[in-house]
Amino acid sequence: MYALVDCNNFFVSCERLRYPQLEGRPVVVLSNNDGCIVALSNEAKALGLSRGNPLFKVRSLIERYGVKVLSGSHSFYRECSEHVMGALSELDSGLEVYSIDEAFLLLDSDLGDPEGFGRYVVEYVKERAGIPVSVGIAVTKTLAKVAARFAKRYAGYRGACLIGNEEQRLKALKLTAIEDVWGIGRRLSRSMRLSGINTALDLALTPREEVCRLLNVTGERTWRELRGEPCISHANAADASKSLLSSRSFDHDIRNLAQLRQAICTFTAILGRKLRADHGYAADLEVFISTNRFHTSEPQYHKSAYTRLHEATDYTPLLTSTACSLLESIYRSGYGYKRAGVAVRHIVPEGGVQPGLFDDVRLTGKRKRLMEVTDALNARMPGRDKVRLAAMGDGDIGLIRADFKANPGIPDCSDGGGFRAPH
DNA sequence: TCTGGGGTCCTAGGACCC
DNA sequence: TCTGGGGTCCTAGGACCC
Repeated sequence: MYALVDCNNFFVSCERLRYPQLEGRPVVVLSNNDGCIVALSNEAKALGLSRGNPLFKVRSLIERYGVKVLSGSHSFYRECSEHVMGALSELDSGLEVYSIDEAFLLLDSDLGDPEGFGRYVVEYVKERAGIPVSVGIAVTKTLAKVAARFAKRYAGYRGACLIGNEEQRLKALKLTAIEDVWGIGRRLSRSMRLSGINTALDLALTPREEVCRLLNVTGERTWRELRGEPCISHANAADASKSLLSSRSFDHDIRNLAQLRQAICTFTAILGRKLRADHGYAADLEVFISTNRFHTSEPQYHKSAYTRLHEATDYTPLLTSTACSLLESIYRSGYGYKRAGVAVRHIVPEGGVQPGLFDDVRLTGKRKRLMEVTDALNARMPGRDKVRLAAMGDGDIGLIRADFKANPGIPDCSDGGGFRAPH
């Protein structure tokens, strides 16, 4: 039996933890460049706002209703998440952290009162981490997700909903629209609705052959999970991530290679630091660049390049020079670039790196020490990297702007909104 | 004027090997 | 003239998730 523990409106709940005066008010949290809404309070949802809304399109609504608008503080949310997950891990119920705001617990099959346990978890997490959560419980993860939606929607569940028998399963699936099923996105739900599959129950009752025709193997897994057959296994909490990505949209189009190179070097430095923090080594590196897809009248270009490194490494200068060569191989002049990024596709664990026959051991040690010192200095000094490669420039090309910004006027909630334009 | 970022998994086509 | 078949790896791209 699985329990899904899902934090309610997570980023907003974090903000309310440090700014209690936001309680009960419509609040939205914005994406990196203050471009889109990425999290909302229930009050903001009730006004018709939703996740993904570009800010400039909903500005008048926000001003009219005095919605509080906040830039995201992801390091703070990360900390809050660690408190939640830390509390959950003490429950000793096979914790699997699924995302920053969700985790699965694996419950004993002889647990007497799963729903009661769920309600206990709701109170316990609120008490320990200050974050409100909802809990969905069922025999498969996909059904637990369905249950959690009900727990979140209807106060009558008091935070926890159990799908514990056939009758409850059928009823819950009937009340769940096909696009609300975990694993069925916009595209698949559209094609399923065209085939007359409108609810989760319709999908569960569709014959297997038909499901295989409409969906791929992951879709078939979803179908089996909805019927009560567990197929999505419980990941080990220690499983390392398989890839890392660092990318940003720029606040203006970049039209020359030199600036793009600075951005790529900055992203690569972020990746290097993440790798070292995770004790991982990059085996492959990818760089991508792309024009603004919303500017349809302008010429479009997006391209990525990929290479296997000679040796798996976490050494920023080596990663950076490789990333720059990749960038030069795909860069075309005459385009306005809006977004770029660097990714690592294969991460080798520490100890899994095969030293080359001719490696200079002393050099390897020096590099390691250099990176340790750099990371320690940058961790100690606030703001952007104080110690960095010259290739990163001053980094001021519309990147990571959230770092410079004060959060717009939180303490005063009587200002009729506190909306602050990002310009 | 202004449209996020970081992940996973799957598939298809081509290159290459025996 | 006629030109195998199966496996693996690489790469790009698409779908999904939060």
